[in-house]
Amino acid sequence: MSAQRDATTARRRVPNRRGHGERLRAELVEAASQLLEELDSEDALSLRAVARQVNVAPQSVYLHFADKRALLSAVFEVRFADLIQELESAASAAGDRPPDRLRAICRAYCAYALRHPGHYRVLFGTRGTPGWQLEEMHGMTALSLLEDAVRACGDDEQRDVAPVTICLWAGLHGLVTLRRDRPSFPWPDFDELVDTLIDCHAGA
Amino acid sequence: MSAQRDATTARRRVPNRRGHGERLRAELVEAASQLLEELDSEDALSLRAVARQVNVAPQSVYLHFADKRALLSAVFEVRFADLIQELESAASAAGDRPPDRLRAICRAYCAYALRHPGHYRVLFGTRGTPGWQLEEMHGMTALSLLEDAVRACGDDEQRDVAPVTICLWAGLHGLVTLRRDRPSFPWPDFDELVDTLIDCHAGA
DNA sequence: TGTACATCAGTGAACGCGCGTTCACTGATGTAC
DNA sequence: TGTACATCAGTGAACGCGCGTTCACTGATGTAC
Repeated sequence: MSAQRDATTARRRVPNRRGHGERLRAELVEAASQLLEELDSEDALSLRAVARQVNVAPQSVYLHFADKRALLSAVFEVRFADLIQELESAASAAGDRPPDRLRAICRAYCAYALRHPGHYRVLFGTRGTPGWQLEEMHGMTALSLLEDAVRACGDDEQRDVAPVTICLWAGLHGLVTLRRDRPSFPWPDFDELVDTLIDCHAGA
Repeated sequence: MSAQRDATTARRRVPNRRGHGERLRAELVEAASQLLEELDSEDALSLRAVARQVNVAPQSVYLHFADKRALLSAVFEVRFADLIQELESAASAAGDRPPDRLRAICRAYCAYALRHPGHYRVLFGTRGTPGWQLEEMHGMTALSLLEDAVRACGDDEQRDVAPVTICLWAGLHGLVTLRRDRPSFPWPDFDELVDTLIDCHAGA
């Protein structure tokens, strides 16, 4: 059984109803997401593999995306929305104590990254495309969520927490990417590492 | 002028002298390194491009490397040795005060990563190959250098600095990779970020 | 000193593959009259 | 109610490309006798 689309077994797809062509778009984005989870690298994703996954001819991708990069942008958009939503709901579920809130955000961030390593790679792992302002906007949203939580943990509402927030973000990013890419390193318990990191950046 | 090897202009390579075939091996590793610096991703490196760079037939790569992965391993080896050497010489140039030593190591680490983003990607940026114990050995060397420096900054020689060292490493890794991959983020001064990071992990 | 042979450092030619992308086409569904 | 037409959601067939890898070969250099 080949991974290729096999014309003798894979029957032709039943077209979407008139007026519902957009459904294919969503299917393509989900298929690309799924493949990116399995694939180890963004480069390894091929447009033809995505089409195969959806049981559609390769050219059909061009009905909805100008090229491969546009498809990846769409994945980026959708998955970043997921991440931010998870961070926000973790934050609001954590109650009012600032340290709890910060910890909840950090843990949710790591949980997302470890649960969806391929998606996380799309979000933060690749050279940003010049001209994509998108990623900055989303990135800023996530970062200011973190920044507010860090500020709330300190005494001084006015102090500049930007550098320490960036360092904390970098720490989280470093932990999850190294954990993903160096699985045979003798990792201690991950939650404790995250706690250590938080303690380092926002007191105890 | 094509990037391809052009038989009409690129004259045939003069073979190495008998007994000096190993020279090609070193040339291939250097060519691969150089291409990796230009290329944005490890996947994008092709064995044929490496051969072209050295002005050799593609098959000649197989005289020295079993396959593409073996070539990348060799690059990994050589470049990791570079990094460790730079860290060690930075440490010994820093004098005896532990905080100076720690700062010197961290700065040298970042300097290497920012100066050689492509090499750094090979060292720490990709899923480690199962069975490569190599990378762990090198990684441990670098990490224990850092760990000793962190320990020396504290009062208690016996305390377990492993978690905080890993967090510091992750922070450095996160800073340099995000800095590389998100160049349009409004980055503050990088050295100050590194200082902030060190202060967070090893007191002031 | 000459010559047969072995070895070394490569090359020539080709293989099959999956890729991104283009162009012209199809067949079902809805709409105007 | 019937029919011509437009639109929509795709497909068929093909393009040229660079890739990793294999096999048989070459031509210069050294070595044994």
